[in-house]
Amino acid sequence: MREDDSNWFSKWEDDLPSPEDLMPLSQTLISPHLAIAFDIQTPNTYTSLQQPPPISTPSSQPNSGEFDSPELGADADEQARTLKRPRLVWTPQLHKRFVDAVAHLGIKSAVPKTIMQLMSVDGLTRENVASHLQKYRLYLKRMQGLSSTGPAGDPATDHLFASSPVPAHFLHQGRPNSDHYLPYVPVAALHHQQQQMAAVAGYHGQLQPRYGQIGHFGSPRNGQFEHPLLNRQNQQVMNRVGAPVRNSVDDFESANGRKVLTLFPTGDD
DNA sequence: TGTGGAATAT
DNA sequence: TATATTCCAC
Repeated sequence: MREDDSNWFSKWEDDLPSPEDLMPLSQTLISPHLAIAFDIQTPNTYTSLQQPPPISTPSSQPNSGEFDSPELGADADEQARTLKRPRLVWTPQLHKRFVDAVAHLGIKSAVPKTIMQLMSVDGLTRENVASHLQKYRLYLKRMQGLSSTGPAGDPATDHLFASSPVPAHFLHQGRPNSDHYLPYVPVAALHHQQQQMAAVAGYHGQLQPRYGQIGHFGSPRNGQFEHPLLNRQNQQVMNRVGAPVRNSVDDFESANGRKVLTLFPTGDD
């Protein structure tokens, strides 16, 4: 339908640096606990810790007081448990992965935990998925209700959900699990996708406009770029349908101090 | 006890 | 409004 979408996509992917060029991979290998314990700042300490990356606004640390203690070490575990993770932003790419996973599982048997496992995105939690699934089901319900008239209702939500086509059988009651449905893009395409992720990962706050908007960092609609700190971590490409590709979601912090997780540029808007 | 899902909060 | 969190049934 929208040709510029594909144009954007291919363009966007053309100039991607190779993963080798942009991966501070060693950093991603440092566990959040270690990072905190040794006062190492890594982009992915978000995993369970709030310690923001160096580029973040110092005054925007809601829990900075907890880190004032000179004695980390034993407290690191406690902090890791209690600190909040950044808010996840469901980019179209991430949502697509979600849809793929749901499609693979079958709409009936797709539950947060299995979806999460199938998506295999680092940092993604069951709660993230459950919350998104809840809304997606409402969307599907709406779609079922007015499938002849097309999407209606919440435009913002639909925009995201419409970014990945709803597998036809989602809208059909009683359709059995879709083992025949090919949820994941082919391996070759996965390579592209991974390079894209890596490319995004490499930017570390130096976004270039031609990459389009990278997710929405904290302030979804203000069009401002913040600090993308995506890091590829532990990627595994598998060649079976439905086998997971491990991606990563890393942290961002918007100017207002709100941390946000996201994945991939949205490329639309 | 862990999970799913709806309701509610932020 | 989008996402997180809470609550409760299973």
